[in-house]
Amino acid sequence: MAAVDLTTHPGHLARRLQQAHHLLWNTMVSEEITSPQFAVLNTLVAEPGLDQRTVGERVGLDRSTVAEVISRLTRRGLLDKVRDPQDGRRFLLRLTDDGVRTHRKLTVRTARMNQVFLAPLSAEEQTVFFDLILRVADAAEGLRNPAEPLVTQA
Amino acid sequence: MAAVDLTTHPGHLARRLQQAHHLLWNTMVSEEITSPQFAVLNTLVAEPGLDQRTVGERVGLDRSTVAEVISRLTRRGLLDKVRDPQDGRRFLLRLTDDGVRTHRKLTVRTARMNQVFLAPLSAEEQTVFFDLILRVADAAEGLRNPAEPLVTQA
DNA sequence: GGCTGTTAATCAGGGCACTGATTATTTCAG
DNA sequence: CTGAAATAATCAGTGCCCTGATTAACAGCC
Repeated sequence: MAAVDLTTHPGHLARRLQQAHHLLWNTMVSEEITSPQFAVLNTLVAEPGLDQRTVGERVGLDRSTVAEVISRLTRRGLLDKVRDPQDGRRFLLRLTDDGVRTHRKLTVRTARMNQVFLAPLSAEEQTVFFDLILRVADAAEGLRNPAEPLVTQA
Repeated sequence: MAAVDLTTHPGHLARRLQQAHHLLWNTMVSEEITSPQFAVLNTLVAEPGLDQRTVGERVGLDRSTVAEVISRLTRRGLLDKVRDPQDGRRFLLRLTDDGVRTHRKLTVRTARMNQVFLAPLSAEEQTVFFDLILRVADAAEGLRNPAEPLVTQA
C-alpha cells in the first residue's frame, strides 16, 4: 500500500529518456550503428591512435563494453586495431576510410535527430537541461573515485 | 576533423546519467534487486493482479524485457504468476509476502539514494530537472504512436 | 460451427552494461 | 637481474533492452 511515484525517481526518468532516445535514433539516424558506437567513432575522429581503455574513458564505457563495441566496429571494417610497438599490451585504434565516411554521414543525421528530440524545450530550457543532467552525472561519478588521498595510509 | 561535442547530445547524457544512477543504486540500494525490478514490484504493490503486458506499460518496459524481469522476480520468490481463469492468455501477477517486505525495505533505501543523487541540485532545480526530462521523454514516446485515442484531460 | 483478426506471452537474435577473474606485458623496487 | 605490483585487454557470468517471428487463446462475423 506504500507505492511510490516513479516520476520523481531520477533513475527511472533516466531510463525512460534513454529509451525514448533509442527509439528516435533507430528511426532517424541508423539501424546499424548505435549511439555508443557513434560515440567511439567520434572520439577517434578527434584523437586517432588512442588505445581501448582511453576511448572508454572518453565516452564513458567500461573496459568490457568498450571491447565489445570496438570488436563490432572492427568486424564491420570501420576501425583498425594495431598492436602498439611501444607497449605490447595496448592496441592503437584508428578509423578506416569507411569509418570516416560513416561518421560524417551520421553526424548530419544525429544533429537532425537532436533537434527533433529537444523540440519540446525552448533554447534556454535546452541549456538548463544539459547543465542539470551533466551536474548530476558528474557528481555521481565523482563519488566513485573519492578524492584520492595524497598521503596514503592504507 | 569534424568531431562533435557529445555533452550537447541528449542521448549521450541520458546514457551517462543512467550509468551514474546504476552505480549509486548498486552501492546504496541493492546488489540483488535492480531498479527496473523495483519498478515492477512497486507497480504491483499499487495494483495487484495486473497482467504482464500492463505492468510493462506502467513502468516503460517492452514485452520481452518485462518477461525476463518477471521471470527473475518469480524465481526469487518475490512474485506469483497465476493463469487468469477469465482469459487463458494472461497471467495475473501478485507479490508474495517476501516481495512486499523487499519492496518496503528498498523504498526506504531508494529515497535515501535519490537524495544523494540529486544533492547537487537545489529544490527548484530538481523540479525543473524532472519536468524537462519528462517532457522530452513523453514527446519522443508520442512520436511512436502518432494518433492515439487521447484522453484529453478529464 | 468455422474464419479471421487481435491479443498475451514466448522465443530467437543482437547489442549495451556491469563485476570479478585471468592473461600478457610493462614497470619498478631491491 | 629478478620478483612483485601495475596495467591493457580478454573472458565468464548476469541483467537490461529492442525487434521480428511464433504460439496459444480469445472475439466477432458469416
